[in-house]
Amino acid sequence: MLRISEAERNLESILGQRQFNKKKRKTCNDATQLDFFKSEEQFLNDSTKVGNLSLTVAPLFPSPNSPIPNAFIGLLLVYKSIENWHSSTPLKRSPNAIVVRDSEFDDDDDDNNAFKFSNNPPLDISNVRRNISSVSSLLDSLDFSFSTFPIQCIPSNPPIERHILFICHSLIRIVNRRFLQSNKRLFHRKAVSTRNSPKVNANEAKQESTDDSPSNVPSLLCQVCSDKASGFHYGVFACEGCKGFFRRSIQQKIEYRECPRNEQCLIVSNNRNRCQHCSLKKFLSVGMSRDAVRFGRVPKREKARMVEEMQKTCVQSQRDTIAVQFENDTEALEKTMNAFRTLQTTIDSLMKPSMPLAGGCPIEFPSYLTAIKAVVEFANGLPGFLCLPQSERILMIKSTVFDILLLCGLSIRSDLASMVLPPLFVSQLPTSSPKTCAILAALTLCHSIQQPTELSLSLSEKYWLLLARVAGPLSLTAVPALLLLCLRTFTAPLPVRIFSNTQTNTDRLTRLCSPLTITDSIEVSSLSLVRNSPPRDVVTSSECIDVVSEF
Amino acid sequence: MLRISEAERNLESILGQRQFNKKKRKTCNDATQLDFFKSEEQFLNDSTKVGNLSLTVAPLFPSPNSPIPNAFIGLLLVYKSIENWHSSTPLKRSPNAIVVRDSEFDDDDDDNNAFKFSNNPPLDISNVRRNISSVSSLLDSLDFSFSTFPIQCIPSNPPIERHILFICHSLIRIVNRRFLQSNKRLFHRKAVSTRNSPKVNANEAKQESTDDSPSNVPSLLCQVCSDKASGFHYGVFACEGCKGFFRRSIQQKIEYRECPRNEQCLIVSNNRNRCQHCSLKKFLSVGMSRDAVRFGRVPKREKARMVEEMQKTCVQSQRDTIAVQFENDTEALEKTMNAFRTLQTTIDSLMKPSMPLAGGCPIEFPSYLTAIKAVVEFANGLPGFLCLPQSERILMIKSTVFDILLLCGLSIRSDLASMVLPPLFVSQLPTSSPKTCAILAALTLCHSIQQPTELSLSLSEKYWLLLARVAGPLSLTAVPALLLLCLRTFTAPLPVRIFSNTQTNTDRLTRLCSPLTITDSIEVSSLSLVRNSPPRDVVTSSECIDVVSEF
DNA sequence: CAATAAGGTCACAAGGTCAG
DNA sequence: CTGACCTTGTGACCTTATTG
Ligand SMILES: [Zn+2]
Ligand SMILES: [Zn+2]
Ligand SMILES: [Zn+2]
Ligand SMILES: [Zn+2]
Repeated sequence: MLRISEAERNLESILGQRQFNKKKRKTCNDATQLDFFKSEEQFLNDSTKVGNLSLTVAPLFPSPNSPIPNAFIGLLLVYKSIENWHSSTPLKRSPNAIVVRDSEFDDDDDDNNAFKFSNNPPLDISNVRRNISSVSSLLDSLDFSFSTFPIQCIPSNPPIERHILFICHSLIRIVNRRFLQSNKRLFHRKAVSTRNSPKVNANEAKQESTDDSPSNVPSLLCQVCSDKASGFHYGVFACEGCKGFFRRSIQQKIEYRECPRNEQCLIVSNNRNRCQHCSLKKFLSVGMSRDAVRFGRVPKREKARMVEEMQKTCVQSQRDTIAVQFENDTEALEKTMNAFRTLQTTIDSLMKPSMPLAGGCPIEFPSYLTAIKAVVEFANGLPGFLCLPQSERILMIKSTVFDILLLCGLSIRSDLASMVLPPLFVSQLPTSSPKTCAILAALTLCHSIQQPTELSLSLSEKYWLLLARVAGPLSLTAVPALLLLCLRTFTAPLPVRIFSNTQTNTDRLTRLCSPLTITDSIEVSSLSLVRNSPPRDVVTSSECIDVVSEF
Repeated sequence: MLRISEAERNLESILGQRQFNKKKRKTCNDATQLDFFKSEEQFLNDSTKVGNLSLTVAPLFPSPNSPIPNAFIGLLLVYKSIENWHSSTPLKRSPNAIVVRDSEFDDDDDDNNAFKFSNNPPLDISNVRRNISSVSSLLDSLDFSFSTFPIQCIPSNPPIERHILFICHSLIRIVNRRFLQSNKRLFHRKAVSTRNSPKVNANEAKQESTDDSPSNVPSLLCQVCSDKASGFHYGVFACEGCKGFFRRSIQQKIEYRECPRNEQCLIVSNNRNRCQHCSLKKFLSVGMSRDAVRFGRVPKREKARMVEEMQKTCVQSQRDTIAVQFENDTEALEKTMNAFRTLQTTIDSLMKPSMPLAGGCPIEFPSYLTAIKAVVEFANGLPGFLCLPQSERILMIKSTVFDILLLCGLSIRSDLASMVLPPLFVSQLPTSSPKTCAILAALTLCHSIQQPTELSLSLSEKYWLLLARVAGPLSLTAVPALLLLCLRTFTAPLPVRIFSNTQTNTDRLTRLCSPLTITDSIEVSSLSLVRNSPPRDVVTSSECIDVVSEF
């Protein structure tokens, strides 16, 4: 993996030099290409393993004003040269071994179960090289004013050999990063222009302060119910509600009546009033006590220690909260689908009615903010998402807005998909299965960040399980997972969640994924369950703007 | 209580004489028994109240090399003679008065609600006397090479009358003290032999200095609330809080409202804010006054004198602190259980997944340090434990680490327990009752040291009361406590103990316990694990290491 | 001066209040 | 009964005053 990024830097530097030193292009070009392939060879020597996460380079919604067709074609060339070779390559692995195991992504792992492609006919590197070179020259003519990332990765089936993956990956990253650089100013200007009223400015300043602090101090959640803590009360960080309840408890020495659920209630902010007995139990278990009161100013040293200490218990309680939200599969699925449906509706209204192949991005610029807001709404509507710390949420949304938009767009317009995607995938499109599609979008979001925390892993695990349950083990085979993976890949080289191909595990999976039926009545009720007053720490639209301004 | 210890001294002197003047045994025996019972009669005259915390003498796992069966039987005789009488005594209290109130434990309390045993048939004192006498002779033949205290006190239900409690208590103390004396050399030798490396010596020396300093100069505690004093304010050593409160009091001439608890509030750092009236009263009682203000630097001589003077109040105030922490049973229990739960989690993760009967210690060597650290954490998390002086804390932990580990292990793995323990106890295992188990662990720790100070006695008393309260009288019967006792015994560092009453378990136990012996190699590695900045008043892992190195 | 205590300051928590 | 908001008290840390 180290080598990939190294090669990537090389490639990047090539392109950078090309842009700023046009005279030296030829020499530089050769030298750097040499470098590049040396790295790649190292890469290949280093590992003959095959990544399951195969990528396909696919162009995406170019801005209507840019000379996209050329770049598009250039990238397609690379794609084709790889795809052609690939389709001529015989498959070496058994058909049922489609989904790959976790271990194959660990660098140090022995590849007992990895697919060996060593006997494959060699890829015509010179062909790829030629194409990359032509892409390189195209990149120079490109002004990178896409309104989204120019390239997306799409999973291919069967998987491509790892060195091809490597090339694609490098290319994609370079192009997209270049795109980011070129458009930073653009987006920044735009973002500023919408913020010229003093009101918005004040709002934004406040937002940023609360935005920064939680990354350092994780916004101090109530240790009992995971609501927003109002301070350090009776020895623990607690919200106003918990504080009040505990105060009444100790003042009036109330004996609450027995718990009807065997004292097993999980206490989270939504349901903390449901069982007083368990509430009090939880208070005591986290160490709330009249003896633990601390008055006055907080000693600086102690504060740091407390926050650190809280980190641990906080994760646990948040994981509980997540668990509660996924206790009922049907409900969780319903909520996920609802969120996605809302997103779909918004995006559908924003998309141009018909998008010809070379017609550029289906969403026009002024609508983009709306689209991004819709994605944020979608994210906040996902069960469990608000349990993640704000900084993480922002990171996730930032790195996947466009992936989600794409997924959403394709799910609405299969005609579009068939134009954008290689025909190979169209038949496997998740359009036909809205459930799968919604969960995939959720997974795209949650399984996206580069250094996943315990919490985010826990959440994405829930979605994986949901996917397994909803779509059944059969649909857990290649396509949806690979689709997700490719969506993800280009944001990060994450280790991937995987299902083993062994017989026993398949059985277990089958049993695990008992069919799940959804009743429409849930839909209504769950919608009405939306909280009237949104919690303070939801990603707000001003942060949406932030998302945009960072690009 | 004074009389108890007096009588105890008498008894002890009997036994002492017996040991050293065997010729005079007969005469001495008679004379001293007379003395003994005279004291007892005084004791009975003094108070007819019934202690609820009744004790049962239980024999324990003797060393294989000692003529235990005799001593065992002898102690059982005492036990039986008391028990028989006791079971023939009709219960005078109503069945619903099972849980005992705090007030019944206060010496000065009027026993309105105490159980009256005055009308009970008298205990056949001569029978007890005979048995004690036979025990006495048995004691002589005993070499007292137990590896733990041979007798423990266990609460019984219904409570035994106080004079029996008195007898048992005396016996227990005598036997245990004798045990200590006999084994002192043994333990000492062990300790010395493992400390010959200079590194360890240095460590140990440092340890002792920090060990002494807090007990001699407890870094100046507030004379009002026992918090850390910030200096000499208004004539007394006081903390910042008390200083501020007093300043406000005299500045604003505030009239605080009446105390709701009849001006009896104990003022310690935790609860000093609860009753302003009593706070102010205490301020004045310790001599705080505006007239006592003193500016400028303090002459060293005067300071030394003041420190010395302060010393006296220290024990009292620490006991107050302990008392406050046990004021609320529920909270104290919660904290205890929390600490134990944390320990369980750690130990659970350290234990080998499956431990065959002959598989040896379930925790492997490298994990042992972690386990010991966990025990230290557990101890520090127990309410009241940190009120004990550091030296005592270390002693306690040292002598019970493995007991606690075992108890914890058995509480996690009942399958293990059923193999290790005699069938008699398995059914009463505390696995099913986490509360009992946690308190037992706390008791194992706190009731362990050989020469308990006033403070440590006060603490273990609190835990006995907690146990009585929590588990109820029914579970306060002998068995769970016996379990505890056996746990203690067979983890001891010496060669394996044997359950004399069951044939089957003997060799199992032998195999189980042997790997528990710890090699000296721990010493080296453990030293590197010392925390970088341990808080001064917590038993640190370097002391853990000390624990290990002593075995 | 240095050391140290009185006194001031203000971030912060306990406890009260009352509409929901 | 709940919990957002308010009032009051608290105490860590600071400045200022006093003494050897
Ligand atoms: Zn709360
Ligand atoms: Zn409950
Ligand atoms: Zn004080
Ligand atoms: Zn009072």
